[in-house]
Amino acid sequence: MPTSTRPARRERLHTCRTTGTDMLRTHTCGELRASHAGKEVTLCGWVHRRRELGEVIFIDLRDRYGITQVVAHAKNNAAAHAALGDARSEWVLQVRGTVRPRPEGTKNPKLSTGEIEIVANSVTILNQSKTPPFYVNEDTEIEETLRWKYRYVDLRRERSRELMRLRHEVTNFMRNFFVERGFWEIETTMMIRSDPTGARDFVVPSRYFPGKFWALPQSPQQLKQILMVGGLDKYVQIARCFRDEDPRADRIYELTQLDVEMTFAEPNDVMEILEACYTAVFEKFGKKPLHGKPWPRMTYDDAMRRYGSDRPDTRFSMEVVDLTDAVRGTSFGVFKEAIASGGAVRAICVGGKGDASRKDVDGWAAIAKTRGAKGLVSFAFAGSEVRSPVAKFFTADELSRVRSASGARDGDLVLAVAAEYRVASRSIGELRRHFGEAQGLVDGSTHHAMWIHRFPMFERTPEGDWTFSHNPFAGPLTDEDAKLLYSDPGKALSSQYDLVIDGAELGGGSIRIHNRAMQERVFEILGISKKDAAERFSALLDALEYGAPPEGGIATGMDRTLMVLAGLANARETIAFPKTQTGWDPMLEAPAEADPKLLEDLGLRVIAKPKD
RNA sequence: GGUCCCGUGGUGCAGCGGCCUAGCAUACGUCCCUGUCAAGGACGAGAUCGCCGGUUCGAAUCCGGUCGGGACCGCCA
Repeated sequence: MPTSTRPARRERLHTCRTTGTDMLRTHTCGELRASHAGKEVTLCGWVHRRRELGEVIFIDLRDRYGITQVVAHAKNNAAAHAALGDARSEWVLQVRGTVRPRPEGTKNPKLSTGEIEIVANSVTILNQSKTPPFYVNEDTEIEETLRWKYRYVDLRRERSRELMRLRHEVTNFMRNFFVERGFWEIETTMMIRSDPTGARDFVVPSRYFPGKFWALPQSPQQLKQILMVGGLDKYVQIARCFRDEDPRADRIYELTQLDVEMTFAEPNDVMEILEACYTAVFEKFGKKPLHGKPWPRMTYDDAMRRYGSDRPDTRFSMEVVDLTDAVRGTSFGVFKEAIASGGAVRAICVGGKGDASRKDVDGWAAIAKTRGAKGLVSFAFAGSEVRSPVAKFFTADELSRVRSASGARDGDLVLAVAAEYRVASRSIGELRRHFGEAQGLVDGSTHHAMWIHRFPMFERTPEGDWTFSHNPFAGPLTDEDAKLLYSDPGKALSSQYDLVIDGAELGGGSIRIHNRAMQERVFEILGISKKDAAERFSALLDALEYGAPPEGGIATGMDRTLMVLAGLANARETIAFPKTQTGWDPMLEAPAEADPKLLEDLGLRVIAKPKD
């Protein structure tokens, strides 16, 4: 047939379906086996691949459940053969046909349906598709903006589909886990009063109250506490939270929390139930075993001392060492001054890096500086030699103490930061994290889960004010700590506990303050006056006066949990409709300007011109 | 607000002052092909190298700016 007289492929009609009442499919593309041989079936799906050999055409038909091979021979069924010949990648087909065991030698062990194929009797093209913007049938890296713009195509890819499946299954498992243990899932309101304590709020203008705004919750924290005051005893929610802060690889605007709250609970009650839940989740859905059961509990002090972090990655050792005593008498000005003002010299020993160049050390110094270090000092040990830019300020005795305190062997490099204890520790901790990756020290064969507890209730800001280390509602750990709120708040320990897996902070919680006077005292320490507190937290503070029970809970980040479970480098892939790092949604092209009439109703006028 | 990295046919990469009339793979189109399964074969179409400006005899390549993306700092109770 001359091509010029044939209608274009797109215009040719096979059996073109519009609407109907009969069943569209009898089976999915993942379920047919040799035992179905001889059955008349109808499948629907997308054209995954097409192999045209002339008189015979094979099509891999794909849906969420799997892939099934469809075959048509020109001699046996010209219409079906022609339809399959016209079909292209991602066209949507309905195939009616007979299940047939594949001829010997043509079975495909790579497919769960590889024992059989469908001999097409009739093929209906349910819809056509433009050539997709990227591959659906290959797992290649595609620029994210393009994936998000065409997310409906991207979601058909195995990688994306399996992540959606994982998210669904984990979420569902967690929900059931708590529901089975007597927790009620209660939805909390999404339009609340703005509370400028934490992150920047996303804000929703009110039409009935022009000039006033709701805020989207950064978390249901106050609401879940109020639910406990309401006597509902045990609450769970897979809760959406909104934070208008600059996104990062592990931070998105809309995060999802597993949010749990329990009445009459001690820290141990919360930790035990969460540990049980996460252990089950990681054993059921993780790719690697969990190391250490029950989970180790490490104090915040130990975490800072040994790992220079409140979320230590214990999958490798290289622990932080303290050189303060070893160099206490040094004439090296930077160290001397740091120690004199109550600071510390903190260090790590990097194996085999004794030959590091000045440039290497400068690069590591830059990493240390991101955590507040002013500089980084190196000591390279080789035989009896010590190579260091500052060697002349140290006596042989001091240098040998540095070596023994750090456990350096021949060819090792000791990197040290002198500063206020926490700054020095965090700087070295960040370097430790870097070397763990860079030197391949991380044991990637297991997950390391742990609890960090015994946090201080307050930390000093650089300005010298107090800020809370968890949230302003976390109660003191013991009665002693409660007393310290009035005498020496800096020494008070919090009931807070953090859940850390593989060096990622997946969540945290505490036992809440359930007494108005104590809550107000905490606000006072934080520099929030009674009047301000009464205005900003009126509901919660009032509730504390109406029989608020002791209670506590925890919230964990679902997105980060999924990242760790699936071994992902960023959280965007774990959600169905991600945005870019600047918060732009390439699919919906949002945010966008609002209708001027709507703005008028809301009593709003746009002052800043949007960027073009 | 800041630092760093990246923008080359639809997609993923290479090229990093003249050998570029921009290369490779794949996708796409037409044709051939009766057992393929990442089918195979033949032919073909498709990119002013994100954008603007500068340096140079000459710029995809160097410089500045800008836009977009990513990683990070600030920020994230």
